[in-house]
Amino acid sequence: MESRADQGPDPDDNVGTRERIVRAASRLMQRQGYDGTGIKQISREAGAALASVYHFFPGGKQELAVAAIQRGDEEFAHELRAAFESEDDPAEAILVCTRNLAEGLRASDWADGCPVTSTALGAMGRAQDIQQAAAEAFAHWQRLVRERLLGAGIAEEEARDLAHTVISTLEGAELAAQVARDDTPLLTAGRHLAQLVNLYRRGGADS
Amino acid sequence: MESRADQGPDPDDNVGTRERIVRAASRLMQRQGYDGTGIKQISREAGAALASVYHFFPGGKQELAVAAIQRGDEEFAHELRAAFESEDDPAEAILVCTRNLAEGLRASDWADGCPVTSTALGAMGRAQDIQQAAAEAFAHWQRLVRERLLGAGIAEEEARDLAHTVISTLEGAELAAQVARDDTPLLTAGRHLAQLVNLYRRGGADS
DNA sequence: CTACCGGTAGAACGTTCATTCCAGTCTGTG
DNA sequence: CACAGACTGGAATGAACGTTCTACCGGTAG
Repeated sequence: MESRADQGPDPDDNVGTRERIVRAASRLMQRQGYDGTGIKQISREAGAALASVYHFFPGGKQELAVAAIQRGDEEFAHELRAAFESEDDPAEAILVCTRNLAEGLRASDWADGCPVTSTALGAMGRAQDIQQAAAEAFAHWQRLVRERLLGAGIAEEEARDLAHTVISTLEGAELAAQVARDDTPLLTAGRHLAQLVNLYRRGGADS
Repeated sequence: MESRADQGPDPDDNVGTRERIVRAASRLMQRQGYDGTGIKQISREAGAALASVYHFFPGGKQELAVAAIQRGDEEFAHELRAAFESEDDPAEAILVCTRNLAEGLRASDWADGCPVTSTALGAMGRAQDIQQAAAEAFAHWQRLVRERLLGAGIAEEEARDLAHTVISTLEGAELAAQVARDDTPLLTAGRHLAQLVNLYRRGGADS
């Protein structure tokens, strides 16, 4: 039929061809962007035939990029959820998250930034499928943060706004860290975001 | 000898060929990224011959991208300085800055994001000239913010850290706004950054 | 006038790109 | 066994890429 190895081990081999293609596309576009990544390179890296790429993604590069962005969406959402579940205090969880991002960035020699941003940035003006997929990823992450802040007793409107800023700052700090090849921006942003969250948890805001 | 129209009017014509090339490269790469922008497209848009591009930039596309990033650097630095000089309160100046960014983004139908980010992202792994130019741009902006915060009575170490977060958040919020085609992330980030700055201006921080 | 030089026009190079096509090999079903 | 349908190997297509090259212009200097 079409199911296989639904939740098998993950040595990155033995997994379905389509899955390998999406993984390769996501990783390569994360590092080189949409235009910088060729379909032949993806098929080579995935250990798949070029024709297989077009078999699974008849929409060509564009459809493949959307799938890669959705993959990156779920990847970061998973990391976000893990950080939130590892700490009771949401401010502390944000600190954990920035530390994890910094570690991943350094481990890849500053090559693996946000998996959505670099893929989406260059193609936004041309393909609205891609822009929409990226927008949904950002909205998804923002929703996760918002719900966690609500659970910590922050009022609804303030939780929504804070979630926006948390995602924006995480995104920008990861970018800054990647460009500077230095994790200071990420760690600093984590500290400041924690302060900001604590500010809203205890009292209201003054302008 | 080599000077021309140093500070003449700016109808974007009559200005030197080299200058027109840099402008076109900066604007096009801002919208389409490094790989998404062709040299022929740049020369066409600049109203210059293809050979002129290679005459002024013998290093080819890479050297041209570095010049485009430096142009974007100075562009945003100018906007930053203008915002800081328009307000006595640095927190208020940051709010002005986010509003200006939001307006520019909407005016271009969400096409003109950060002029440095999109140019640098795709080429970072390949050309360290480009990564370095982008890093210098970020450091430049961070320095401008830091000096302004120092002038407002914030302690040195805290001013440096805050400046990092201000730049990171501005960058991330502009990205989020561009992707979502909605200026909410930018305006919200401005409010939160202002609160954060005020927090440090009045007292110390608690973890 | 001639000589020269910064700048330009356009063709040409080899390469790579996304995409298409077809002939083939598997895999499971009747 | 035969047959279908999912999947793959590899070649081919036409366009676009970055870069190079040669010929040519317009002025200024000798």
